[in-house]
Amino acid sequence: MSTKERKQREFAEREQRFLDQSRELIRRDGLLNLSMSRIADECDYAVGTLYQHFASKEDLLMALVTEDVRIHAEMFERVTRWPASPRDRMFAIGVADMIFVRRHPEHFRLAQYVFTEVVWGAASAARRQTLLEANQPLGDIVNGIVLDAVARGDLDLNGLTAEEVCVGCWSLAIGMHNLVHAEGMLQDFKVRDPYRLMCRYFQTQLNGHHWRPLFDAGDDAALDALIKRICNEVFNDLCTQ
Amino acid sequence: MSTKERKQREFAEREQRFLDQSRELIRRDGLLNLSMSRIADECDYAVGTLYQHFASKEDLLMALVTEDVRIHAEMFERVTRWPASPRDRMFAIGVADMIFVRRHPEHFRLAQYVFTEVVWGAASAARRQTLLEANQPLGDIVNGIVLDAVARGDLDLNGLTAEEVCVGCWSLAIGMHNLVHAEGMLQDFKVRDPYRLMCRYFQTQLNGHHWRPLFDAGDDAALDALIKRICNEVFNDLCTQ
DNA sequence: CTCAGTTTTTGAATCATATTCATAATCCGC
DNA sequence: GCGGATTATGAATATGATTCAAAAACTGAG
Repeated sequence: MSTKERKQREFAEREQRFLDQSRELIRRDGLLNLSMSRIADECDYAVGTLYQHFASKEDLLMALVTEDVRIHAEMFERVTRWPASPRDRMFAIGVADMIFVRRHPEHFRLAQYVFTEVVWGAASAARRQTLLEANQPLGDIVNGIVLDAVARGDLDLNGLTAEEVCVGCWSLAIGMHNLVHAEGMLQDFKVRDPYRLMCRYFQTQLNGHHWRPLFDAGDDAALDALIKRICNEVFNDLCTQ
Repeated sequence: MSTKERKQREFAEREQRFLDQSRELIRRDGLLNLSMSRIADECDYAVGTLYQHFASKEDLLMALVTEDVRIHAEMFERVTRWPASPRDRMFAIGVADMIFVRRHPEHFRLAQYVFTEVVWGAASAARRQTLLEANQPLGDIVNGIVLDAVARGDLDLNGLTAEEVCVGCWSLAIGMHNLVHAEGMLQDFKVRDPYRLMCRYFQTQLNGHHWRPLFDAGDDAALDALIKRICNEVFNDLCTQ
């Protein structure tokens, strides 16, 4: 049945069109002014058609976040394929985050909104499920790196669970994304490059866990060199700067 | 003119009533179902009256966050009055955060929403201004502790600005609040007490800055003792557990 | 190619709320 | 008790999400 397949493909293509156009509209007019009828209009479809793809506006936003999360996970997967010490791979996770956000500046704003009770509750259960599934690898990959380090004897959990180690890094990253994207928050703080700072704190935190080999977080040249190396060896095509 | 003063007081009281009732409604039905007409109804006023106090729903939400931030700042001020080493005071900031969130579980959810472009853009400029002003002391106090440590010779900034040190702690705290309040995020992670973990990472990060005296973050007994001490000496009336 | 049945698309109608504003009520000083 | 100012009211308006009955497009058998 090629007909059925063609239809499915066309349906998927139309969905993509809606998603892309939604991103464009958010970029242009802000999340605040995104409206379902405008999305439909711009794609030359009726609103009803849009609703065949997304149960609600929140559903659509969640689909956008899910797309981003998949890209994010793909970046993390590259890290797992990178032949380096667990410590460097863990650091590379931080670098991945930094690069990801530079390429998807709207993502954390959107994600922050989507994981809010307000939006979470208004999206369809299926969509929530899909998002959580897309998210899963992110945690698994980071967890795997920690376990790897433990197995190699580079890291002693010292009473923590591997997950707790992950959560420490994760907090740092999410916190920084939030500060950067919270309106008016960082404006009169003397913070030069928040994401480079985040990378530095990543190293500080790993040192705090006595994760070997230790790294001198104050050594700017070494930090920049490592970031650069990771950009080249792991994210070559994604590093514009 | 006592009449004028009375009127002002009554106006302020009514505003407080609206705010309190809004909190109650959010607690009961969730942010999602908060509606201006319901708030007015429950307070036995017409919607129009509600709008004399708040330019918009977003404005009202921002007012709620501002109230919380003031309480938060009051807690930080207690820390500045606590006679202890800068390092312990810095740690006490983390503890303050933990206690604050336990007492105001909705705050970070709400704040997260309010600092979103969506809401930020829809609130009145005056309200935004007030919120930023209420926020100011939070940054100033933490910054002051860092500068104090530097002055005493307990901390070498090592190329960072004082603000950057603050931002490190801040990221950690905000990140953890976000994870804890992001629906479905931490659910299947083996994380026991996220806020205690945050406190531990606070110590780890301060160690990472070589902020003297160092503290063994893996020493659970010492960590719990210090937290307990801070609860007793600084936040005695606020620590239920 | 045609037609009945099925699926898909459409957009006007519905619904829910935020917000406004003309009118009514209240207050104030005299 | 009065006239003018201030404040409260809630019906009317506006916006935008969502629904759904009707129209259009498609399907496959004859």
